[in-house]
Amino acid sequence: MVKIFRAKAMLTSQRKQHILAILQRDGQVIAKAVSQELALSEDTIRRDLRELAAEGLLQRVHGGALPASPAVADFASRNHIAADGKARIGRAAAQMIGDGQIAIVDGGTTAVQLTRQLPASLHATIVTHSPSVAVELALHPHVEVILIGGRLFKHSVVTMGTAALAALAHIRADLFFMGVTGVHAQAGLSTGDLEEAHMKRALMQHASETIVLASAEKIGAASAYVIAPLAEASGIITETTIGDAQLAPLRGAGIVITQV
Amino acid sequence: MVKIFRAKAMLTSQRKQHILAILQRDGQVIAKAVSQELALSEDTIRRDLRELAAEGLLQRVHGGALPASPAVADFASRNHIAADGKARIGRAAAQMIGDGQIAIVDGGTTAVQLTRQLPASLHATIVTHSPSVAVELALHPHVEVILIGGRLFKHSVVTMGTAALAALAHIRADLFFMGVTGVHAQAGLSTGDLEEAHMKRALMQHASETIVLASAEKIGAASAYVIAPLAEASGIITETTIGDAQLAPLRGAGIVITQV
DNA sequence: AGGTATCGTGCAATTTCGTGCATGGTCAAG
DNA sequence: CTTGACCATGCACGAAATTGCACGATACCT
Repeated sequence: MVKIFRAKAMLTSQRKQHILAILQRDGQVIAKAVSQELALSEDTIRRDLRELAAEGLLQRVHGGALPASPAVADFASRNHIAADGKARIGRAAAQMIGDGQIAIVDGGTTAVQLTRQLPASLHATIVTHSPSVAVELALHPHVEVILIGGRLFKHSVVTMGTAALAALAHIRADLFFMGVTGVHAQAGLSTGDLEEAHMKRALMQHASETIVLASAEKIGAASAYVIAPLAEASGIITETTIGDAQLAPLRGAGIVITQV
Repeated sequence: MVKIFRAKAMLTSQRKQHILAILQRDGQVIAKAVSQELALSEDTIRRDLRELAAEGLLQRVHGGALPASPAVADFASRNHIAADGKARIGRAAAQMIGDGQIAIVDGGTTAVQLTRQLPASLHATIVTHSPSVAVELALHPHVEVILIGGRLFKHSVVTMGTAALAALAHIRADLFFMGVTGVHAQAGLSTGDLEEAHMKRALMQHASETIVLASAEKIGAASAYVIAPLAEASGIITETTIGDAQLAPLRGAGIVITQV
């Protein structure tokens, strides 16, 4: 038996993990450097990069790869953002918006994360009843921002009331990214304020699809006021920390559950 | 500001992000400076700038580039300029609002200062078309906030357009605190954007009294678009650094000039 | 008006990319 | 044990991208 002096054989999937680790650590991957480090041809690395890009785990660029997040940030803050669950949810949501689409964005911290991670090159229209979201988006070079006016509900920092409903009447959106405080198989989607529940339901009715943004603690919870049954949403974006046991009751409602 | 640059490979797309980061930080990009910092030819940088400009992410100018949307650099830098004077103006304006009154607050940095200095005990209604003002006021314990919705004009971070005018139709306020970029005896009150001028005029018409908030550099200046003649305002709040020689032409229009 | 800096374009050298194909290894059915 | 399917890998080659340089045109400054 000949002893192998080369580094221990590395399975393909291990190598891909290694590439992702480099990406996490450095914020970049250079195909040539990896091929030298692992003593493999650049072809192999390029193939890996291509496949990882196809899975959406990174963004392929000439010479190597960058994080999938199109967010403009220095490495340090990007790593910090990547660690935060709400930011990951926001990023996943941001990537669902395509050029030319009209999306309604709810209030809340997750929604603000969403706006921060919209690609700078995106040309879309964002409708929101959250002044915080509007202020964030004022920095974006291309998105058109429509602010729903009305009486400000200070607790959530969003506008509500009849004026808001009236302003909404003229709007028909492709997507609605909704924040909730409870996602429960029987109780459905719920929140802690009655008027807020009405407002969210109205927003749902003015969008073709509703995507629920639910960080880990919301899954399986139910709040006082019901917005709508689970089945009326098209998708839920939540965290990977949620076990399948908790998600199982939510399936079967025809909802796409995305974990990030 | 001194950047330690490791001689580490930089992918093309990263370089573009770097350029955008410089733009965000400094409000400008100088092609030559970037080429030296990154040890690349100016040609390469100019090519990048051209491509970024084609994507609409910046505005190409001779020698470098500027933000595509003037909102970015503007709002950030304006926040630091003459903070003292604007804060004093804001405080004086805040003290003019009495319990039970309804006041319209314009956009701009001075207006944000106003909201920060509203007494915590004040019970009043604030109407605004600035999401920044709304976010500030969400922290106030007693003021009712009405947000005028509409299309967001990013440069000033206020809503405008027909939707905003429609929302305004139902409102009758006691006071309107207006920001301007020019206060001139003959040219009157003016600002740098046509639609903004229309919006401000509409706001004036929905308030019994209009108080102009004009920091020192605005006095005696005239911008491209006229909002209204001087006499249609009830008062002006400006700084004590303004000499009487500059104020003299403004008197006689029946306006109360307050210096703080 | 003249000088200087910057710009855009064409071109060549180099690097990187994608694809087709050959090689070697693993695994399971025969 | 053999054979064939399958897969990962490396190599070859043409295509595409990136970069720096040259050159004439243009814009800015004094």
